[in-house]
Amino acid sequence: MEKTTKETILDTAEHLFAENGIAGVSLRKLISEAGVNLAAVHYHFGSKDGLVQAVFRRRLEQVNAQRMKSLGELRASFGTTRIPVKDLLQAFLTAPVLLSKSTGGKGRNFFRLIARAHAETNEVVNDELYASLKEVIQEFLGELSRSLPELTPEERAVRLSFVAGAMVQSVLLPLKPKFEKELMLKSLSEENVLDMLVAFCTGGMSYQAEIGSGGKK
Amino acid sequence: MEKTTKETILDTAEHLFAENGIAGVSLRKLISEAGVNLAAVHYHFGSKDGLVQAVFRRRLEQVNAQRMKSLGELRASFGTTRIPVKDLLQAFLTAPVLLSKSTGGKGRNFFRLIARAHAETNEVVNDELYASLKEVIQEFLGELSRSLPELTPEERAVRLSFVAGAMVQSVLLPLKPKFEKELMLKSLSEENVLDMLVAFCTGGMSYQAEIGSGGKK
DNA sequence: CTATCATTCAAACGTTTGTTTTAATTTTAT
DNA sequence: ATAAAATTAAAACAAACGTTTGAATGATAG
Repeated sequence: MEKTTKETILDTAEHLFAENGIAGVSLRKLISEAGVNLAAVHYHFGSKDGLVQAVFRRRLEQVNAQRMKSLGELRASFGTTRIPVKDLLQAFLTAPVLLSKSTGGKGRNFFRLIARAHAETNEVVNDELYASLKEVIQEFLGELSRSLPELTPEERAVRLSFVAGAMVQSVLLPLKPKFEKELMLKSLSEENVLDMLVAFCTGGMSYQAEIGSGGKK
Repeated sequence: MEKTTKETILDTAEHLFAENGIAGVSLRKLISEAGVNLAAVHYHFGSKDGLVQAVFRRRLEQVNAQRMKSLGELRASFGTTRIPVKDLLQAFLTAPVLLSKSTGGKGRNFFRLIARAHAETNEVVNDELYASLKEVIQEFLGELSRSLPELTPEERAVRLSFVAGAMVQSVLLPLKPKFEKELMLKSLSEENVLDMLVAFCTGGMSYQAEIGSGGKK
């Protein structure tokens, strides 16, 4: 059974968007790589925006459903006990980072795509990102308020955004060839990156400035 | 004394690039906002790429010179003693975050621009970023190897990239209106963001996973 | 004043962009 | 087998893009 034209377009778009960003991919480059006709894009998706939306929606739903599932398992496992920060972050970060594994290892396009979504200016992408992420943010922040009651709600929210930033950078930076060489990041597996990411974010989330040293150095 | 056409173009470009990304700003939008002639861009900068290069170079040099200066002061102050991680990160993060203050508070365009530089696909931008950042990365990683000898060089490099990611997100995320509302990030001053950023990154950099819990949970 | 240089201006150039159109083809259902 | 629907194909469209041109204007120096 062959891959349908629609799927071919989606997969090729995902690959090219992840590598070059949305603005960096024209429909003509896309169809040339995919081996389909130009009009097929508009037939199946209505417009380039429609294609963008479809590409991102497919993975974002998957990622955030997985995050909610992992959070549910943690809640069932810990009951009324505080869930450790590390476990929460693991649940938050594993889904996007290891997405390529769970989909049969079609490559690392998926994770890169999710990371792109966070760094994109495109309005369609940001709308999709927000819609799919809204519930996840609420639930994780709610759980973090139990695990880290010593922080203010504002501080928890900001730090969670730092977590997202670190995640994004972990996959976008290796796309920049010169930095990859400079920092020797090329030989990192996704599991390695995930472990380092969870460790870093756990430390960052849990960090408590020593009281009394609030003044000057 | 009036602002020259060249300066007007640079300032307007900086503002628009920071807000919309490079690909999202056409030269015609730019000159319309700046109130100059279209050909003036090519007269003064040769091409759009030339303009992009000029816009980023101006600030990147400033930021990284400031970083090196702060690092030098720390070295002079601590001598052969290990510089605390927090101080190193403060030196690394203060310059970009507080850039707008040091230039007379023309707005927060500058920091946003630096953050954009990290998230951009544009090749010219990445070349500029790399050229200006290469020495800084080497020096800070070298100093971090003394402050955090228990980490591998690879791990230090990856964590430093996480730091950059958190920094980028801290300024790019508030540009997304829906997330700003959801996370209640709008009323944060640059000093607040800097403090939270340094705290988070210090925790992340210094975090040491307890040995023996390396297996399953 | 005048010659020279730097700068600004309006207009047009050739490409590339996303999109639409109309016809040909393939698939599906009766 | 045939009618209907879904899909693919080739071509053209209008708009926007970065860029170039050549004349007009401004400032500067001899």
